[in-house]
Amino acid sequence: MPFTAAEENYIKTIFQLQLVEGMVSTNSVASTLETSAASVTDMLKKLKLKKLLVYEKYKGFKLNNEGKKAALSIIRKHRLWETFLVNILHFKWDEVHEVAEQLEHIQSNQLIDHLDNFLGNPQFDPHGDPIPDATGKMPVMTQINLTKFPLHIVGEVCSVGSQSSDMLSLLSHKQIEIGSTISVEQFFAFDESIDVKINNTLMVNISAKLAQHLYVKKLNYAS
Amino acid sequence: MPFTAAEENYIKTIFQLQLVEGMVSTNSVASTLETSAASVTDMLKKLKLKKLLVYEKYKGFKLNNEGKKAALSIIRKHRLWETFLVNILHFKWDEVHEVAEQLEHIQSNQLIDHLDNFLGNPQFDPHGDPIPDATGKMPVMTQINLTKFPLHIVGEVCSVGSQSSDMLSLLSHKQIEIGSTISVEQFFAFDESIDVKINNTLMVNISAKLAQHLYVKKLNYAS
DNA sequence: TTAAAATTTTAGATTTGTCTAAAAATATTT
DNA sequence: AAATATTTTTAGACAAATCTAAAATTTTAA
Repeated sequence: MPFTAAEENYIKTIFQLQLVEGMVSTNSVASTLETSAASVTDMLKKLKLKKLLVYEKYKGFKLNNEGKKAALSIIRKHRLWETFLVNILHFKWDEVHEVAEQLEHIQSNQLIDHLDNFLGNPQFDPHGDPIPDATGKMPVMTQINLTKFPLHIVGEVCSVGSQSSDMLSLLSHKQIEIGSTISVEQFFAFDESIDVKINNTLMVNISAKLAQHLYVKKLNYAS
Repeated sequence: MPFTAAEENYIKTIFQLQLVEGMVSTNSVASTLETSAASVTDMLKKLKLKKLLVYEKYKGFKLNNEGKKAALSIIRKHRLWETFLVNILHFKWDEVHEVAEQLEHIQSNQLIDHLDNFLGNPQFDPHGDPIPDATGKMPVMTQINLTKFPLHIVGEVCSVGSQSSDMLSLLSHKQIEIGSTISVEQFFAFDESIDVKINNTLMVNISAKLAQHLYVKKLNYAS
């Protein structure tokens, strides 16, 4: 059962809306996709016919398991392509969305599996968002080591991997504490140190050793 | 002026037909695209309106310069994607066509330019067909050194780069002469020797040095 | 050179995805 | 709780790309 590009766009949008809202409304989909409410209603009928969602007139709707499975497969494709565009073709991370929106509709499991392998089965895309695997499982982004945190993404310091007073005093000297927001701005290959921005203002340098002991979780979702 | 996927498929098909026929007929396009003659007529009107072809009712048609430019851009995309699929994602060369048919319709010059660079600005695709550059210029495949000839493609030996009797006696020992058909079947990295098939039957091994002196041109086109 | 055959075009219908305008249902407010 | 506002759905239309069947044109051949 392949889907059209239009169907896939609706499926993906509904999935993302129901993550935060639970139940989804016609208008919210319409404004996200920048289309009319009437068009959304039309598409809902088709998707209901294909047994992808639970929907009753005037009552709101949400994807069922089949629909969620489809959505995860599309999101997988989108995020793998974004990873390809940034890591391999050296697009800037804010230039990839439009192209990935097209690439995600290419129909070929073989293509996606090969791409996944070529990229080294990445767990997170360049925006820091988790990439579902072929079975639809998403790695939960609880916390991730600062050394593996994507560039220019704002996260929150959520744990420190050691309680040594030497380390804690260094942290306070750099004005870093649990709950601080942090983003990695630059990586220096020579000594593997990184420049990070704390609380959106202060720029400090962090050694590789310190970074290895800081765990961060992503804050605001994008893409 | 972006084209729809359907328009692009017609443009590409007409281009390839007019290369051999000069003038193109409705039926030839219909059978190539496995559609009805009526559909072709409909599309011809649209393409004429967009000033891509010279067409008068019942008289046959062909792409004008604008149309050829469009066709070359599509062929460029198709062949670059095929190169990517085979060289980078390790598809077999006979598995790529269907996927490349989809990928060629992705709209992004930036994407194609980056892909071209990433692949090292290849001149020929895995089938041995020439890849147009960004301005639409195609390298003419006159003859190409055997060491650069694509795998599993049948070519014709068209010149030998030396007249030394040592070399010519070696060639006749291996039953290779001007006009023999030849295809490269395997490359051995250790000594850079290659196994080739001569006249579709005899398999012989050729040293790197000998291969460097053999020039071959591709025989039968495939896409 | 006219009759038959083949090709091409037109006419009218269908599917997909979209739209606007109006009607129906639900929600909000006084 | 009635009036008003908002949301959602329906009705009818349109553009793109396709189809079949019939008409128009060109080609072939008797």
